[in-house]
Amino acid sequence: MTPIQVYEHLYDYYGPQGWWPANSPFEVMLGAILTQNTAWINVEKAINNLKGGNALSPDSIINTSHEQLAEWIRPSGYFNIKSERLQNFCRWYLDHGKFEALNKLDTVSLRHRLLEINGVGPETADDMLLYAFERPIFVIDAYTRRLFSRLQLISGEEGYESARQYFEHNLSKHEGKVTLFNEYHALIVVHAKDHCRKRPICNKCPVYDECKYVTKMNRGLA
DNA sequence: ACCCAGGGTCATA
DNA sequence: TATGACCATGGG
Repeated sequence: MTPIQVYEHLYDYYGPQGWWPANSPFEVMLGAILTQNTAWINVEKAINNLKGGNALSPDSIINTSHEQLAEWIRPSGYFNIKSERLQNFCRWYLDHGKFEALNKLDTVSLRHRLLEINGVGPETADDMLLYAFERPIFVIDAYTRRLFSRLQLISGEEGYESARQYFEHNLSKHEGKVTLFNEYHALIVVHAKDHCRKRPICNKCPVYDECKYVTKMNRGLA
């Protein structure tokens, strides 16, 4: 099974996902920070609170008090840390000329800039690069590692950069990488949510071996 | 009642 | 480099 075959199975089963759910690149970036180790449903509540407070802009987020901001984003968890991270990020965003100026940077430079922000690690930076700046960067998360190590395509123990290079190298010849990487990461997340609790068994499973493994794990048989 | 969610930072060895 | 502690709400 090759990475592109896994993708085709997932795509055939779930269809296009059309990520990222947001109305602007800036909103994508806020969401990327808010969703760190957090269910997306709770991020939606936080973003709705920001909209209700007319605080969905870098200026308003910086001008809002830490306490007020923390209260708005409370449903997304880690609200004190994330309040700090959002203001930190917004300061960086304005200092670098917002989306228009940032988007003129090449992908490697932009990635380094993003990683300099306190509160933005490799996965969050890659979410931003792929879904806000539409650069051909493959996002690695815990679901990706789990799925592909169970399919025995990667070890699951390698570092973030090594895992990312594996996918970008193996999909390097594909046309339209931005669209492919966009849908691929979304499909991996959707598949994980679909099978971990809701439907651990299904005979139409796009990667049936993985389904069986999850089922055994949940029952303590593996 | 327990487990985990679309992670990252910091202190320590 | 590599663990461990910490952050915290909400749904299954």
